[in-house]
Amino acid sequence: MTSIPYRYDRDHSVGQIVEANSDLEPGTETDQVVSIAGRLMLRRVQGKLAFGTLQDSSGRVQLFAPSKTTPDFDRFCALNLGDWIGVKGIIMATRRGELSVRVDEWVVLAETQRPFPDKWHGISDVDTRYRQRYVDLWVTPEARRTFLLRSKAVSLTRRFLEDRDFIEVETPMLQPLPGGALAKPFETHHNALDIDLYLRIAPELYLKRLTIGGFERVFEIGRVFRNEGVSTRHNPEFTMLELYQAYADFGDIMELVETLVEYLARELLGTTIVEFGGRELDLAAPWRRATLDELIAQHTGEHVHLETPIDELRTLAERVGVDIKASYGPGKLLLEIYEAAVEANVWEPTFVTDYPSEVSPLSREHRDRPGYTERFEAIVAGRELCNAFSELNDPTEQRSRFEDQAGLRDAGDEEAMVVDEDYLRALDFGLPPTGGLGIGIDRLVMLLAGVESIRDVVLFPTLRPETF
RNA sequence: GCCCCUGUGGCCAAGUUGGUAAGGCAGCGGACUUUUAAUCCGACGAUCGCCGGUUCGAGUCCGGCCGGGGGCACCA
Repeated sequence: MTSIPYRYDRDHSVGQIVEANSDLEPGTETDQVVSIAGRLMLRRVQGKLAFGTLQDSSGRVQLFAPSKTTPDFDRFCALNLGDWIGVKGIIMATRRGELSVRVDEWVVLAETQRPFPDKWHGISDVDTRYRQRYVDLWVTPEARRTFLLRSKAVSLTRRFLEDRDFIEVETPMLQPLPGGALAKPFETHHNALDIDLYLRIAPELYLKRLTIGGFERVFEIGRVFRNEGVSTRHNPEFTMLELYQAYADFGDIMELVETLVEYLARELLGTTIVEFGGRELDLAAPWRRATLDELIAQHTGEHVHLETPIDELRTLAERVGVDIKASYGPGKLLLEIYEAAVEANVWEPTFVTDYPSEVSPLSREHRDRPGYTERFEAIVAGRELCNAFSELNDPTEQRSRFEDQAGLRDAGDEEAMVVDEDYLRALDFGLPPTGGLGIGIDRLVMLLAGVESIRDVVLFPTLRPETF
């Protein structure tokens, strides 16, 4: 057993070498000595001469190892695919012109005890890709690319918001009352305090407390947890960006969203045109604005609204396949009709505005449409990208909305909200006019990366544990 | 939770109307000083997800269970 060093002095990344030597003539040997490190991904031994392919986080480069000059040549040839090694030697190009690093010194940094997957086909079993992401990242270039893109997208989002004077904050993930969204929470227990706590389903109510506290522009990028099914669009834990901007309304937030998404697309992809599900999509601002009622009319031919007799709403809901429950009021019926008949058919980025108050317990009443709120969702490629509104800041109205929710909860709706007395007390101190936004980062990345399953943008998606 | 599809050696992957498990990569042994998924030769490696059933005979058919994928429902 050879001794494995505790550190390795690397002076170049593979990417730096590739970039700086793109024009090397075939057969050249430079006098530049570099040391690099990474995983041995391919190997071609030809008797007295061996070639390898070394990969690090920046790329791949060929290793050139003649028996005459390579120390421990036989041992070098016996390396396993997947072994980590450090290599020092000159930069050169082979007779065929392949940029290489000659192996003048080398050292094993870690041995692999398990064989890597087929070097050409990679892993086809998606289960293995998700469970053994550490392998997937080496053998599936698109996976690596997608997660790099995700990292940059989050970083650019932070820069975008900080440039606009937003500050990043962190609020509780363990909450005594789950609030800020309509969803089933995970429950847990704190032993020392002997209290039940919930993993947050949204940071919303805490962030608005901060606006009340005088932080005029706040955002949080963090994990939220919802105890629901998994699908190509849902993972039980996912990353949410929420932001609150004092003195702004939902119109300001719309501009912010379309500007942000266009910015991300240009920075990450160099274009606003993305391909998704084999279809093109233009993310360039400005995006279309349309009210929920207008879209229902466009897609069903029926001009309905909150004042439409409820029997007519029920008839239309039934026609588009809604499973109607007795508790559904007109607002819920409109939302259900929209979701059944419209949402999946909206392709180009669209701000769907003016949701009924009945289904928007935290949104402020619309300034000139009674019964509706100043809320919008952005729909892109038939999927919801974000949810935003002019924040409800009237404590009395908020209490009555909470109580309506509590009523639904008592009637058996596990996703309905509970009354949050502390939040109501905070509102009593005055929340200025505020625009708020929640964006699912995972879905945003799916859009930018052009992948159709959330598991391809979550490094370790939730799966049933393996049995060993 | 419901429906459909799927599960073959470490990885990829054939397997037709049920007849007793191709091939490739990796690993092992050998040849080879400019390869590019190197090539060539050799030996090895599989209770075909698990349990049960039908049959003279099951990877192939049937039932149940487990894992995974997709769709529906729910949500972002």
